[in-house]
Amino acid sequence: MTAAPAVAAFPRLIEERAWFDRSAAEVAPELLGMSLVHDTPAGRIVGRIVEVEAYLGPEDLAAHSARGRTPRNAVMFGPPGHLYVYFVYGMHHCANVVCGPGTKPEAVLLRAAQIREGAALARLSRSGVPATRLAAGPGNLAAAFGIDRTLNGADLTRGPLRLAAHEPSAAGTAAAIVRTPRIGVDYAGSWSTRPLRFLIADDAHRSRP
DNA sequence: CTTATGATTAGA
DNA sequence: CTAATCATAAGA
Repeated sequence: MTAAPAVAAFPRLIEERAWFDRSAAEVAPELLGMSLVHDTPAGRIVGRIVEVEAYLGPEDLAAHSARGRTPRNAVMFGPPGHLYVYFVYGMHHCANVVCGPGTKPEAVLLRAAQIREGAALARLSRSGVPATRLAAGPGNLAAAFGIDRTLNGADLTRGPLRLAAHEPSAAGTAAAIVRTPRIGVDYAGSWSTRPLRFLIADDAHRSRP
């Protein structure tokens, strides 16, 4: 048989740590459109990422890493490709993809996704919420995916949480990416206005315009 | 030990 | 606009 050699199949799980070993500002826009996959004992939850924020190294006054390493943010200071999960406001978890380069403490906050598989599981913690709001906002996204602090430090190249890239869209149909200042970081001086929030324009599943 | 507050959210 | 609600970090 002379079948053509198999080309990379899509969706393709990101298994190379090198992919994460870059500035969060570079990784963030590339995460848009990718799938976040969580294999839980109860089943698989998959969502299309539509909104993220980049938190740069210790110089970024909006980043947790700006106040130095503590037990809470230690994962940010570790190797890229891991999940940084923290608990805020006494009730919400937020999930971040740790980036680099190297051990530079940068990360991308996952802010919104469109649930595409496992909606029933995602709804367990969010009963009565419309599908477009299920994972809209960082706290809601973490709840929908069943992410809590037990997953802090999880290796994204190994599961149970993974990222998957999709076939590039045909030219001209690629979704437009919008940049805005980050949400909820008014305390960060000039860093509060930098356009480090990335989202898919007009996507129904984003947390806000 | 005490105290202040947050990379949020839902609801008035 | 505010309440909810508590782990965390910093200070006494």
